Amino acid sequence: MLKISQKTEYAIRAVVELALRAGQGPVPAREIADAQGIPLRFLEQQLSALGKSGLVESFRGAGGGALLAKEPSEIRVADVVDAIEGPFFPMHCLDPSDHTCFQDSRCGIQGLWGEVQSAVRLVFERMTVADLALQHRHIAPESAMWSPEDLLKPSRS
Amino acid sequence: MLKISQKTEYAIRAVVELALRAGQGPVPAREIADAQGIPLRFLEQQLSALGKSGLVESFRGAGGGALLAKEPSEIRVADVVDAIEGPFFPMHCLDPSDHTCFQDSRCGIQGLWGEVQSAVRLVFERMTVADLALQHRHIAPESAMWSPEDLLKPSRS
DNA sequence: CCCGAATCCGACCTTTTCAATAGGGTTCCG
DNA sequence: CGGAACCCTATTGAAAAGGTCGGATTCGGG
Repeated sequence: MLKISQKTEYAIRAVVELALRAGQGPVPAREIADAQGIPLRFLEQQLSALGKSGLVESFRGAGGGALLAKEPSEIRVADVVDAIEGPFFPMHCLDPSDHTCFQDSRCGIQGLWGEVQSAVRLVFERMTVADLALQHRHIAPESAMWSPEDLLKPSRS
Repeated sequence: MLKISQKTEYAIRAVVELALRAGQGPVPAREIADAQGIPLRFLEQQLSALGKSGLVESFRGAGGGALLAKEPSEIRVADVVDAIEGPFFPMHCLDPSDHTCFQDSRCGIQGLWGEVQSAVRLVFERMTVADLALQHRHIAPESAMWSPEDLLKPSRS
């Protein structure tokens, strides 16, 4: 319950990786996948979704890859989440297009779920990719953020 | 992603129903199920979980049923959620007993999920069953909260 | 012009989780 | 004793999550 999907985690990591390499030309999905430990073919799908939402731009063919379409500080986590997951409703009765329970507000519990929704949205809206990238750089300036083997390598170009 | 489970919704509705009938002796699961439109056998399981966490007391045999073990104002939504779902971690890396990613905080994104967790917990901790019951009574003083047929019946004892 | 690097697209598959159902046992009141 | 009620465990069916695959397209460099 209330689990964040792996898809979303991967997408955010990808975008952070792109932020860290901003201004260095297109980054191939392959490199993002390696750096962040994401299955390549799976990552491609999320990258495609990010592209369709206009968050990243991508170039095909040799020398191609992806880069951020906006400044990292202009991309909120909420934008990434929306691109990957679509509109977020913690309970179906909050979804205007759902008619399983009537939402003429006879249900007192609906308000509770509404508060959950707002609370989560607020977190997603006030944090940007730039914030995450900065935090990451601060914590792990030289190595990739999670991969155990990376800790053994002397450095990384 | 980030969906609240039906189990939890049912459990909360059940507890609210019990709050509305507090002081009227044990309420059979059957009646809760009817009033709230919950499959009986399914409800029983949640009621059992609530019992094990000490939120409701139950009595077997004829004339038996369930009643709240504490004042509605003493039961937070968080207590119900914990009883049904166990500890809540929106991402596995927040779980101290999980070692899929190391949580030596090399990962900058972990902080984001932590904020989501806190935000949701806060909502659950500051709202009590009494609040929900009050809200419900205020909105739908005479009928059950959601069942369409109930709107057609003249009243309910 | 061709080869290899890379994205793009949609179908497929496997595992897990969710929601619900089922069977059978136990306890208690009258 | 009989029926009302809870109690416990297992099973099922459907859906979603997580990942894989084949192949098409597009580009740059030799």
